[in-house]
Amino acid sequence: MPVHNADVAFIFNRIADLLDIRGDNPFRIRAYRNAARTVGELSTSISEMVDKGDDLSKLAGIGKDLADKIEKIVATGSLPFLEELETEVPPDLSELFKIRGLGPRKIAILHEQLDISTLMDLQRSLDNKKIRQLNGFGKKTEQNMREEFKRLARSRQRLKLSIADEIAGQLVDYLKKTKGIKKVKIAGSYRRRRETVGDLDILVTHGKDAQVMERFTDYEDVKKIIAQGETRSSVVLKSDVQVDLRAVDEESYGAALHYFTGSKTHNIAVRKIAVRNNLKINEYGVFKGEKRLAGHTEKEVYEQVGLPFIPPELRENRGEIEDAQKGELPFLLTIKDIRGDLHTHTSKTDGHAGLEEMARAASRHGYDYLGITEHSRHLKVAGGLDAAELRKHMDAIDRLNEKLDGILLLKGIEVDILKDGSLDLGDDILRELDFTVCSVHSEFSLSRTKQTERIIRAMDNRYFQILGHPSGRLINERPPYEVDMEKVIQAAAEKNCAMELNANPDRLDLNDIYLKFARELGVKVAISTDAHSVEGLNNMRYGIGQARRGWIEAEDVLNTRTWKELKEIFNRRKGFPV
DNA sequence: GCCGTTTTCGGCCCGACTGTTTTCAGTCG
Repeated sequence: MPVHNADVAFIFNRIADLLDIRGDNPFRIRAYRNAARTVGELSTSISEMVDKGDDLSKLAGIGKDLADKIEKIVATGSLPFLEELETEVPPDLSELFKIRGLGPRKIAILHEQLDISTLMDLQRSLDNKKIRQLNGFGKKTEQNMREEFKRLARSRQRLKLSIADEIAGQLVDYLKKTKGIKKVKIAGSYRRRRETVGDLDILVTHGKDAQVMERFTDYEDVKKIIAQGETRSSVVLKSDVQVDLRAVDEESYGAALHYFTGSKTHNIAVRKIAVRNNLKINEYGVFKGEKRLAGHTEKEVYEQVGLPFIPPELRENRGEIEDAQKGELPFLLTIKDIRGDLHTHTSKTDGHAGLEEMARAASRHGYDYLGITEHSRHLKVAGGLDAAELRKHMDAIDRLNEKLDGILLLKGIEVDILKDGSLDLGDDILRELDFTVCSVHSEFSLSRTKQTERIIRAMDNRYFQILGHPSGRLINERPPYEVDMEKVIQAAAEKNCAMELNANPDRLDLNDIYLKFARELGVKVAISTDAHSVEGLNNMRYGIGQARRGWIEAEDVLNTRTWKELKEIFNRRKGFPV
């Protein structure tokens, strides 16, 4: 069983947890967490790096010691140091971190004084009212822990961005109606357009006497107030979403927005630069001694540490600071760059709107073209088309194109990649289409090797243009199938195929890490909504957010091109004269 | 445990809020 990056990350995080409870040096603990993150977010396989003899200590936050430990893990699948720690600190004890309000110190006390080693032990001690007798604990702490158990039982997941949008939108509208309020801005991972959001962070500025905090905690959807202060409050909504609200003065707006947008690791890196320049950055501004140098806008804050403005989607400490220093930040794609959608369905198969309805909707989006890509025959549940049905549909598209003005319908197909890597329809019909999206819709449980081979073999077909929703995952519902995505992207680079970024907020497939990897290899990306309705076309913005997180520029994207340019790219791939 | 534009040793981002104590440790973001 090969060791995956996630396995290494898991072991390092686990070590960090146990060291934390043991009361170890906090910086040593942070080193393990940083290393876990570095390895976890790597687009290349750490096992392969070890096999190739790469110098792991070149990776951020990995020195000689951790490089050795990684090699041990790759070789044996485990690490003696962790096993040693687990004899010293009961491994289940780290479960207690799930209870908000319990940190390493309190967990250690619970273990030492009440012999609590598991969540179950904790529950029992709560029932016996033993905890309130401990030093540093009281009735209120007990009560909070009980509520945390209830929250855990509901097992809240991170919110999909689209759901966060809805919840946040309503709350922002409510807050904007507060008397004396000036700015209301959602920060945090929402602003960074992460595919899922843990908590919502909202930043406000206001004039004197605006009762913002009261107004916030009075919101009708508030279930529980966790904290309420003058500048910062936290609540849990009925939807079990935690919302943190922070209020600052106008002169601190930029600094606060930067701080509350994160990510944490990005902020730490920026603050380190400040420290080197004898400056201090906090949520109120950039300071030299007592003197405030900046704070009103984020741009000012960055300028003080010699950086250009860094777009929120890049702020993950994945090299954006180094590139900003060199003046080499990507010029990120925006929604205005998009000229069309290359993956949509109509009522001919499992969509809900007719051809013309979809065409007119696309026109309203300002698109030049719309790719119609029905399912192919193998996908029976969706009413997939065989060659004859597809030919009829193509005729219908041709007829409609004669009638339509300002929008061109492209004749495409979302053709199934079969188990053996062949495509579900024959070359004779595929060659007549403008382009194809090729997708895996079956045999999700093939081995990693077989799945990878299957997809790469499909790319050998000259009519293969775009790999649809490449990992097959559904966020919070279905994990990606086992596949060596790095190899798939490398194959796409060699064979001149494109990768889809499926913009449906339930998919957002490819993810940011692989998008960045694809871009580095020069693989083109198609950002497509996979719309099954008129409304579905609106999801393009989620794709844009994800693309920006993947450092994607307009040049990297297929559907920023005119149809003329696109046709050339497709024809070249097919081996047609251009 | 990592790392280097004051460094191979001595630093490591910074502040708000809670609960339990009476001035602050712990937790969180």
